[in-house]
Amino acid sequence: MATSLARKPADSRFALKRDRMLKAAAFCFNQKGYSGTSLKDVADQLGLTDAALYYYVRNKEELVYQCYLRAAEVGREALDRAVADGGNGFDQVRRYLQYHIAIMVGDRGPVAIMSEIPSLQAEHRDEVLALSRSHSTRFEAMLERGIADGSIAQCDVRMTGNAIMGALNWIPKWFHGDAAIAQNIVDEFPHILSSGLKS
Amino acid sequence: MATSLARKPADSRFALKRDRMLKAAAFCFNQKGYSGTSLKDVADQLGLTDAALYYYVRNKEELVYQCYLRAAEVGREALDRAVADGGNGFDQVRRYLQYHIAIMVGDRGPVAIMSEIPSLQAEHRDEVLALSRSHSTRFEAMLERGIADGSIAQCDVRMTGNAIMGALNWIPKWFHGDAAIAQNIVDEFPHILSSGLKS
DNA sequence: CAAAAAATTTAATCCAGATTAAAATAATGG
DNA sequence: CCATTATTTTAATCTGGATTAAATTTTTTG
Repeated sequence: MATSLARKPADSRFALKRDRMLKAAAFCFNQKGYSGTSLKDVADQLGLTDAALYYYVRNKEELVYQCYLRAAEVGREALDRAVADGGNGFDQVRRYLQYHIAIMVGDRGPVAIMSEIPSLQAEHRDEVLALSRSHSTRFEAMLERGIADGSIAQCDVRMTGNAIMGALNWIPKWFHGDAAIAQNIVDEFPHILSSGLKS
Repeated sequence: MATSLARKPADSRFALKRDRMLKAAAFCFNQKGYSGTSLKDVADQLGLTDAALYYYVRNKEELVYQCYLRAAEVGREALDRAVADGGNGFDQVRRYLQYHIAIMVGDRGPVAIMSEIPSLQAEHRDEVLALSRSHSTRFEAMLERGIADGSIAQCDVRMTGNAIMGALNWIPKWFHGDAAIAQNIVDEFPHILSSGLKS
């Protein structure tokens, strides 16, 4: 009867099932929206009863919260790797896009789109917002480095960041699980966003 | 006691109030998400009671539906104008972006993000999906014209369309009503998306 | 101004879907 | 095997917000 919070992280069976649940939830939320997905929808995907989800999560709000934490983690990972790779600002941006997209469309996905942050409870909302802002800030800093080192054209980093993040965030809305298309996205997106349309 | 459906379009007082309602609803939905916004939230913005909304709309589902129709109309208008302006493919894309963004961040906005299409009732869902697909198709055709006339670099038009639409769709998520920033978006976005980051 | 129509409110009802408690089943370790 | 703990289900309850009907106020019109 242990609550999810009291559980040891070392308990890998639990962690694995919980992770599958979060993926199923992210999938539903992205497809059907938050209100459109009942706990039963999520449970059905796992071959469980809605009530069973409460073994892993306190309530629906926490389910969303956990999905968002997972999404934030994925983004941070991609950013970390890109920074670790070094190179000029432009290269880093490009690699970040590749990493983030590859994770999203790969077996770590689907990743939840953070559309419902405002309906999280105060502490959760603040935490997720902080993570989200931190991500944006780090990405803008990456753009600025690129401008400084001459690899990225002069631009409004805030706007540019918003534009690129929007394109990225929208991916889970239209992509569902075809490996061929996944590769296509990983190939094309970084190019489109970094080089634009002009011939 | 006339229902909204039986009403003449010529009744401009009704149409005006209804339009204000749709804007308020779009604002709420974009900010707080669908589930996060109650009819009371929307009504409060208008200085009305939740029940009063039922004079303009059959139910909450139809409120969303109408918001989406409005959003689709805005997109179509921008596309129409850009096509009418003529020029090569690249110019048309750029103008379309300017028009669409200008409308979204201007006094026609806010425009609802179509995140909840799946929770619409079947006929409404089909209609909105058709509009949405038509818009994508037309935009992709515009890209193809640009590739054909040499103004746009060779690219996967489906992916490119998705990327640009994502960036566009995400705008109402982070922009709220500051005129200075609005101008900034109109100026920067078309450039970012059409020319990319490379210096 | 008075009647009719339009717009809104008040005060219920109603219900899908979240939540809970207790019971049942499955897994695990000695 | 048994005992204990982990996991899931069954069967309720509970509830926020949607919805409705009737009454009230506001606006229009002849």
